[in-house]
Amino acid sequence: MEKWDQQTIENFRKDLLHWYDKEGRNHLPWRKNTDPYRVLVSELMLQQTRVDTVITYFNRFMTALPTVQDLAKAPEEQVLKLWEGLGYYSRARNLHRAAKVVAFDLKGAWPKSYEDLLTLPGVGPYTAAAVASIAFHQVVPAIDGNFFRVFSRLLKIDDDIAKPKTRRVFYEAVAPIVDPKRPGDFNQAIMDLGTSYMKTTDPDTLHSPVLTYNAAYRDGVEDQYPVKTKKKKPILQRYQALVRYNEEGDLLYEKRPQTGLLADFWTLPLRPIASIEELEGVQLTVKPITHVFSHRKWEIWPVQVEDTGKLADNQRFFSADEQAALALPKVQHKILQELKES
DNA sequence: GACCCGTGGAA
DNA sequence: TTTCCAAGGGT
Repeated sequence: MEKWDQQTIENFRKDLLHWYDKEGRNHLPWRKNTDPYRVLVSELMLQQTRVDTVITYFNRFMTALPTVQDLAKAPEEQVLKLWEGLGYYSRARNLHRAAKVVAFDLKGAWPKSYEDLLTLPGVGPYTAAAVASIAFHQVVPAIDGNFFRVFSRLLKIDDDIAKPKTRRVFYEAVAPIVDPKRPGDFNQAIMDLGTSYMKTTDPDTLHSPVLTYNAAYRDGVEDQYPVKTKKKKPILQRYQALVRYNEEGDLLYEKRPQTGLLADFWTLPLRPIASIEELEGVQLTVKPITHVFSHRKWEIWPVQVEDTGKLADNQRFFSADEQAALALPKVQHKILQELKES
């Protein structure tokens, strides 16, 4: 691992921020100002999610709920509808809870330090550092995937970034490098660097504004960084989806459990099956609907079943209009699309 | 520390 | 088609 002297650190800050001021992504909507609410919403949306995907969601969300008080007062259905399709829905519920803490419990007085921000639901080490540095000028490194990638190459850090304890290694190495005058810009500059000249695949290191600081490139081993172990592939789960209409043509839904995958969302009743030999109704499609989550792959066979009249506690019929108003997970939209086409 | 939690784009 | 992964956090 490389160790920079004070002069190198100061030169790096200057070169990095000079480039950032010239070529940084200052057009991103959440960079219009450093209102902590805007920063928090954007950071929650950006967790494990691409910038291009988030932009539309962010603008829509801020238009509908411009202040932390608006979000705190909003019904959860509205928050989830605004989040619909973005995934990782616990982020939306945590953001909602965090807004209630700030607006109600703290009466609008934002936590400003890294430690206090950490206490908000949905705010972990990265997000606390991002909000603290960008909105409140706290001098802390916001260590995300970009940060790992950039500094693993610059400093030739060999630790596996997939392991939680590696965060400490990076923190120790980089905390002294964060620019104390512009910590928020420093962190965002690293992110911009990590998605451009120093991106994951096909980086353009030769034209990087910090080429001279890149130890991995200097040694011809840049393609070996960052060190990261692979994830496991999703396991297959097979279901039949019960398609059941009442006399009005409303469609039967079932509310999912309060915990676990797609917690509290409405979908068609899903029943696990070992094979399509077990299908209990009229098979509606030749091929199954498939949907991949981060750790599971669903294979879904829609089957038409008779309306028995009796409903379980967690079941309800919804009209077309009611379905349109619900926040539904992507997999349910896929099922609806398939029913429309068959 | 290991596992859980969504989605869409790229190669 | 398959695989990887993108501004992580909760349990």
